[in-house]
Amino acid sequence: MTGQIPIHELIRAQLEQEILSGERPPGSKLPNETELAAEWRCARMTVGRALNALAEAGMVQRRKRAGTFVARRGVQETVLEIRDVATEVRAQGRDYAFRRLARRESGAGPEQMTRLGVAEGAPVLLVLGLHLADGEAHALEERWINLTAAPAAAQERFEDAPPGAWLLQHIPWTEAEHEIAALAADGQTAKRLGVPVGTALLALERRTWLSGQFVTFARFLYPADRQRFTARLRQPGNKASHKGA
Amino acid sequence: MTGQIPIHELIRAQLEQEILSGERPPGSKLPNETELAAEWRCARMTVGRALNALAEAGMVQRRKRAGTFVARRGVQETVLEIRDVATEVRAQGRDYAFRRLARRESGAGPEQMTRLGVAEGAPVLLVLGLHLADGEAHALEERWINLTAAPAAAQERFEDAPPGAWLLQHIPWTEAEHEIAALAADGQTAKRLGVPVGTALLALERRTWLSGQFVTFARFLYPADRQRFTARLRQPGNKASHKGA
DNA sequence: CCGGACAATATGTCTAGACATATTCGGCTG
DNA sequence: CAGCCGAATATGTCTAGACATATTGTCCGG
Repeated sequence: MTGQIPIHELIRAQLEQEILSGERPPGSKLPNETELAAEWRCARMTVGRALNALAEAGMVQRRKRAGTFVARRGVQETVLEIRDVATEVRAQGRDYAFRRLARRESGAGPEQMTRLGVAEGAPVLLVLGLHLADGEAHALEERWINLTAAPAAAQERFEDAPPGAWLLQHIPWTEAEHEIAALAADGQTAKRLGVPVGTALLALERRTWLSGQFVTFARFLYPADRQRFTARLRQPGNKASHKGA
Repeated sequence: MTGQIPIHELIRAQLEQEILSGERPPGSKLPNETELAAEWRCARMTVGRALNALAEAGMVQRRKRAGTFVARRGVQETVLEIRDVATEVRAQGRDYAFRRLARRESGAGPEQMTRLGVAEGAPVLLVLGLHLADGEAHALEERWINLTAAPAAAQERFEDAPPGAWLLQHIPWTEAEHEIAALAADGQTAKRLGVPVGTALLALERRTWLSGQFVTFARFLYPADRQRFTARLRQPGNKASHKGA
């Protein structure tokens, strides 16, 4: 009798549309749970569930005693999907390969101290490698690994498998941060990527921590025409399904 | 007696830690709701709520009849906060200003047809403007507006207020898409931004729709050293609060 | 006129049941 | 042995109530 789509979902969708259509303008107060429950002839908890979903999605704001209000449009948040370089390349139907250019273990110098946030002299591993698509340079990777946090990495050679994949498999992490920027290729970088000096590059930097301890820093450099990042953004509220494969 | 933090939250946190610590490895099966409810001496619904929260966060996967399983680490999703240029500049403690460079109404040509997804000849408005920080060029904006979706925009001059802010106030949207790329400045662009030709630029493109109908396209060009995008990423599970101001 | 105490109110959480539904497992049959 | 079918199982949803808790509006006194 209820139909196959749940009541709390119906309520949510209905209110969502009323909000998006402007029928319920930002700042306006929604009926309280008891009233809505009476309207929909369902339990208060069912209404509460719908309203909580809207609140989680940022469409409404709930305050005890005060009520539930349509939220004012806030800061935009987008979901950016950042995939493995290998995955990215293969998704384009091209052949993927990795070639290590350099590998060096050392104690952290002053530059690493600030960039990586490790103590001076802490053992770090630097791996420089090239990601190839169909045999051509696709991206240059500069990878720093904190050997204190990931001692097992010292045993790895990373000759034809990128360190990123290995780390993902072996070292857990709890926090990460990404930065995207553009820069011009310097001499050495240009040579390695096989592009003219000064070419615009897209840089993706990633820092990863395990409960506060720095694990790894990676910088990927893509020639401008070989990579872009796309982010799909939905008006807060259109939750829909997001079960990723 | 219950303490001030809710039971479903306690259960969620406990399971989350067991998963993060590796005590419950990816692929392993969690006890079913009834068992967990008995363990915690609470109602099944309370356990269900905790498990649903974990599922929403992507830490576990739930299948009827089969049970609840610890998820394998999937595609990484990051939350990228894309703010208004004005907000961005002011956040750096600098003065913000906008200067319109050009404004042109016309029918969509073939290029706009593909790039904007509108019919040929549809009325569109192009606004070209410069975002200034402390009087210096900070970003160049190229803005296309579909006048069919936003007819009121035809009345606006956009002389010293950017179209983005106006659109946000006046035209609702339901879907948006972002793309980030790097490119080299061509002659005209370089001149407008006051940088040498060939300078690496960070490009942010945004397309916005209102229930399927194209509303606006914007392309922001930032000289490489003036802008970067940062995205903080959390291991699925650490939900915490995300009430943005 | 201002500030504090108090009561009213709306949400937050929880329970103990019930029925619905998808999926898997196992056994039966051809 | 393959394929189908039914039963068992775990989750999904819902109800009608209860008590907790935060916040707000009001009233009253200084």
